[in-house]
Amino acid sequence: MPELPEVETVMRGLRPSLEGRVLRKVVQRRDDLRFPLPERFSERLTGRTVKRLSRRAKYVLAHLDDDMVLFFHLGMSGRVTILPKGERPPLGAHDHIIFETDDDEEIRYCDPRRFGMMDLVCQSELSAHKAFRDLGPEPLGNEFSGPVLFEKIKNKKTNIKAAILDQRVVVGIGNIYACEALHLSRMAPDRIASTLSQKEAEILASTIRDVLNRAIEAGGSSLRDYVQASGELGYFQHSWTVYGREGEVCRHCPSGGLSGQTAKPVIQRIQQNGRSTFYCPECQH
DNA sequence: TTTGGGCCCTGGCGGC
DNA sequence: TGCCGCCAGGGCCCAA
Repeated sequence: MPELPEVETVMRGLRPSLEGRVLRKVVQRRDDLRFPLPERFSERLTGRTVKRLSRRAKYVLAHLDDDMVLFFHLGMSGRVTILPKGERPPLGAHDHIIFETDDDEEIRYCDPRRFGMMDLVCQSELSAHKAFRDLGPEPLGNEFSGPVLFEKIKNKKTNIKAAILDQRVVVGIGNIYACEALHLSRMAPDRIASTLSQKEAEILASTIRDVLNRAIEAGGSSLRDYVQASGELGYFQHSWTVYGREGEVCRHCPSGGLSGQTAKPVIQRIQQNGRSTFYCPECQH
């Protein structure tokens, strides 16, 4: 499920095919994804030039030559496939939007579960759009740091996992990277956010940046229903230390566990705020 | 204001 | 083999 690294990977994958290109044809195969698509969606996009692509949180933004911004979210199961000249396999049932460029490439937005969304908004109104107005800092940008994280969570009475999933605290983190960052930081996911010390907030912020950067370098993670823009799979999932590893031995704990018990500590799975959390009860406190 | 829970959606999977 | 029900989860909305 696309989180920041996957979205960044998709955006980078789309750049060569979209930046500077004219959208010669836009086919809209349904009226809505998660939310209704804007009126006259394909008509308003046809003939527009994509000046540049960018990413904000888990959204990919295409800045157009008429000062409009097309942006989309991949939801849980969304993916984007680039089809070069001459390659036009039959459309699938979940290929909802198809963009054809003046370079004869086709870009298909496919989202079986339709948790994704797509919208078109004026550049000047972008920051006020409900998708963007309350977003917190980018974790890989200069505006995010240990002190910033500490300030954001110091009064929060919710658990730390829910806190870092809150896009108002820091953007781009989903269930997978929240679990990974807490495991690598050796912090229990059920710690009340306000109990973290300044030092712990710095460790967590640093770990979040590290985990996300490594995932981007690896080309984004992949579950069954995620593929990079180019159609290639990402491979960071092979580096997950805790997510999806229920019952497996913790890779961080020395043999026998930190407390010297003979049984090797194993990853446990609990439910937090309706989401699965994977953690090691031995090394995360 | 903050927090937590319900809901949306549908493919995959396990159980019967 | 086919059916049923559960699970996955990002973000919006609403109630407490």
